[in-house]
Amino acid sequence: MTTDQLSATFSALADPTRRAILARLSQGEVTVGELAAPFDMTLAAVSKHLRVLERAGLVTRGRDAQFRPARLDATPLAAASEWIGDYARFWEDSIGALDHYLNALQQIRITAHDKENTHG
Amino acid sequence: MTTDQLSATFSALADPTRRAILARLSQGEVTVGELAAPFDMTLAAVSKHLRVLERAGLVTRGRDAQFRPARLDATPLAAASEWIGDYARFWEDSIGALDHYLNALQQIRITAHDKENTHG
DNA sequence: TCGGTATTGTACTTATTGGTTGAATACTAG
DNA sequence: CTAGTATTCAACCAATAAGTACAATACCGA
Repeated sequence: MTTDQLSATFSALADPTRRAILARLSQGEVTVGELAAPFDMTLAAVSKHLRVLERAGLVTRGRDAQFRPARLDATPLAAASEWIGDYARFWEDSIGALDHYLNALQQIRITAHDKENTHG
Repeated sequence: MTTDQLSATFSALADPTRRAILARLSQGEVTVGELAAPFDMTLAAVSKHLRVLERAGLVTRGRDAQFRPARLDATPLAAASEWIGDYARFWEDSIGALDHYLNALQQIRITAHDKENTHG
């Protein structure tokens, strides 16, 4: 594990199966079997995904008889959220730019409409 | 590219070099050469990282003479931020729990201190 | 102790990633 | 047209990732 925490977090999130697993875990502890049911893959594969999430610190495991329930630990997401948050002004900017564009377009339409009317 | 947008975005962010590139781009358009300078790797490697960012929609390229300046497009980050945001209550919860723990600890220290004093 | 259930380990395959080098392309300046 | 500069392409390599199958382990209940 030479990889930094942030890379591990983003890397763990970069797989739809793992994101679905986290979504499921957000509703509470789940066993591997329950977790694997909705997926078209073997238990071992899901177990591997869990290990990835575990190494990223997003999941902790317990023991309940022969079950090893997984539970969510969202703390690494705080750093990820903070990192992305630093860029919020850029996508807000572009939404702002889009706004401007749409307003300008609207203005053109209004102007065109006025012209038509004054021409009639 | 059968991969979904969110996976592509998180995958692109899962590399410290690429995150550094985005950080640099947040200060404005930069050429590949300028971009590569701080890194201990070849221009071709940086060029590849740019292509990854481009396919993720985080970077667009222009043309200025023989330069191909890269600029940031943060819009895919909005979806990523939103996804993570759905889990905010979980890490806030754990921070809340930590708060409780620290408060409890403080309470114990105060109690212990009181005891010492009343014992004197 | 034995059989059943839950999960992981091991070994393997295939695809992708991150990096290299050296040749090719695109453009400018003279 | 040629030389120089910026960037990418192509081929390659080593490491990792995502999946499989099947054996091994861990635990429970009778």
